[in-house]
Amino acid sequence: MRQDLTVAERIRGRFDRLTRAERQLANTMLANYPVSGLGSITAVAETSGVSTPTVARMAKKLGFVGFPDLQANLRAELQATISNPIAKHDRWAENAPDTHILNRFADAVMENMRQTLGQINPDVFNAVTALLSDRGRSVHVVGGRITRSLADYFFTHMQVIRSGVTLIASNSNTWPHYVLNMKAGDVLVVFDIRRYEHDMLRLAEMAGSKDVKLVLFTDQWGSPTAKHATHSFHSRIEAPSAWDSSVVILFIVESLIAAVQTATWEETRDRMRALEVLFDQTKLFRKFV
Amino acid sequence: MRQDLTVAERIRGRFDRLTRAERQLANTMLANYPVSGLGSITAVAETSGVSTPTVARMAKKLGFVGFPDLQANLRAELQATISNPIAKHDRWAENAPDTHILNRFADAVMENMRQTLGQINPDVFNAVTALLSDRGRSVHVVGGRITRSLADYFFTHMQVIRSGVTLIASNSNTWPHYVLNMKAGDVLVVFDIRRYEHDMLRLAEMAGSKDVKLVLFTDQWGSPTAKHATHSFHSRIEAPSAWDSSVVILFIVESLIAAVQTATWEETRDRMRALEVLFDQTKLFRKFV
DNA sequence: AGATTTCTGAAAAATTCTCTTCTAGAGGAA
DNA sequence: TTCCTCTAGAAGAGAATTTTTCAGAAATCT
Repeated sequence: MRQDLTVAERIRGRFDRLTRAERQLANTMLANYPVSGLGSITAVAETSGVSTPTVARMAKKLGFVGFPDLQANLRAELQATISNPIAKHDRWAENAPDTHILNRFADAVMENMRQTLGQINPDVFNAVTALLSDRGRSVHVVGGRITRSLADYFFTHMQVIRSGVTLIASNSNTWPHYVLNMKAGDVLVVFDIRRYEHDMLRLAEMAGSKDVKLVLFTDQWGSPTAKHATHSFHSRIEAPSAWDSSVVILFIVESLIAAVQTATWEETRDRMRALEVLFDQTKLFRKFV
Repeated sequence: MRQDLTVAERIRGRFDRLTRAERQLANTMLANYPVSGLGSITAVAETSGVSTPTVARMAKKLGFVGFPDLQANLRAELQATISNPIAKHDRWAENAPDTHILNRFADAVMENMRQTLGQINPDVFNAVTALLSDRGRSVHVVGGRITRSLADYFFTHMQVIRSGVTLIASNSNTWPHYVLNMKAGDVLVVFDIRRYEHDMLRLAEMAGSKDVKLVLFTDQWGSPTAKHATHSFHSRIEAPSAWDSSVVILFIVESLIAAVQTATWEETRDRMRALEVLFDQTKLFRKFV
C-alpha cells in the first residue's frame, strides 16, 4: 500500500473520483485538518452532514482497512508533525518553502489587506452601500484596461441584485453615448488604478457635470479622478510581481455586494428566484436544440 | 468549573495529588502531548502500562465527565493551536464594529486563504507554471457566468506575458469553434465554481480527447470537470453573503501570473516594453506616475 | 503487628462505535 | 418516457470502547 502518503494527500489525490457526499466529507476533514478527523466516526459524520456509512466507505476507498485505520494514520501524522520542530506554521502554503512565490505573494496580500482595512472609513462604506441600494438611482459601472475585469465582476453581481445597472464598455470612444443616459443622482462606479487612464478623468468630469455621484475604486496613490469622486476606496495593491494585486479591491467589491444585497434582501431574493426559473427554462430549451 | 484550563495544565496542577498509577499515566500523556491522549482509552492505558479504569478515573479526577470528554478537550486545544494566529485579528477595519460586514467578510476571506493555502500543492503550482511558460503550447482560457471576470483578468495579463493566448467567449454555443483550434499539448485554463456549468464538462471532454492539458480553478467541492483536469486548484469560497467569494481564486491567479512572468522574464520584459511603445503611439494612455 | 484506608486491575455491564445490508431515490442513457 | 446504474442514508448486527463493580494488593496509621 502507499503507506507514505498522508491522509490529506490521499484525499486530494482522488478527490475528483469521490461522490457528492464523500466530497462534502472530504472538505470537512481537510478544512480543519487533521483535528476534524480525530473524533468518532459518528462525530465526523455529523460534522460533515453525511451518514456514518459514507465515512466508513470513504475510508476504504482511500485504501485504509476502515475508519479506525484512517484515524490511526492521522494520529501518526500528527505525531510526526509535532515532533518535527522544522514544521512551523508561520508559512501560508505549508508545503512550500517560504521563499516560494505563493508565500511571498500571500505575505504581500495580507499586508495589503491589513493596511487597507485599517484605513477604510466605515461611514464611506455605508454611504456607498446606501447609494447603491437606492432604486431611484441608476448605476453605471466602468473599468480600465486591467480593472475591466473587476468592473465586470461587480456588474454581474449588481445586475442580479437590482435593476438599472449598466456596464460601460471599456472602449472610451463610446463613453459619451453612455453619459447621455446618465441622469442627476445616478451613481457612476469607476475602477481606476495605475496606470490611470486619462479618458477616465474626462468621463468623471462629464458625469460630474450632470450631477452624477461618483464612487471610485483606486489604489493607495489615488487616481486623478479622485478629485471628482463623491466617495473613494483606496486599496493597497503592492505585489511581488511586475503587476499590481487586485485582491484587496475585489475584497471590497465583494463586501459591498454583500452589504447591498443585505440592505435590499427582499428584492434580491425575489430576483434570484426569478433567475433560477429562467436558468431552468434555458436548460429546457437547450434539450430541444 | 475551570473550563479554560488545558488538559496539560489540569494534570500539572494536581500532579501531587495523583496516585502512583495515575502519575505514570500522566507522564505518558504529557510526554507526547497531545497525541498520546488521542487514541482509545485502551490504547492510552496500554501505552502507559496502566489499566483502563485508571485512565477513566483520572479523567474524572481532572474534572471531566469521562475519558471521551477529556479527549474532546484535547482536540479542541489542538484545533486552537493549529489555527493560524494571523487569522485571529480582533478587528480588521478598526473603525468599524466587529459585526460590520467588512470585518465579517475579512474573517471569512482570511479563513479561506488559510485553508486554501494550507492545502495547496506547490508541485501542482510549479507544474502549471511550467505549462503556462512553455511557448510551444497555446493557452486557451474560459470562464462561466460568474467566473468569466476571473478568466478575463487572467487572460489580460497572460496576453502581455506571452503570445498564443486565447480568451474563449463565455457563450457555449461557439465553444466547438475554439476546440477546432486546439492542438495536442495546448493548455486549457478553465474557471468553474458552483453552480457548475454543464457545458463546461463537455468542453473539457472535447479538449481532453484532443490531448489538451486541462488546468482547472474550482471551489472546495470540485467541479465535475475535475475528473478531466490535468491539474486543479481548489479554493475555499465561503462568504457571509448570498454569493461566493472569488478573492482566493484571484489570489492564486495573480500568484501564477507572477510565477510565469518570473519564469520567462526576458521575454515578458521585452513584450512589456513593446507595449509601452504601442501605448505611446496610440496616445491611449498618459502617464501620471 | 493488625486494622483501616486507599489504590489497582480483572471482569462484567453498559454504552458507544463501526460496519454491513438493504431500500429509496437521484441521475443518466436508451 | 422507461430502464438502468450508482449513490446515500436508515437500520441493525457485531465489535469495540468505556464505565462500573468488586476483590485483592499496597500503603498508611495506630
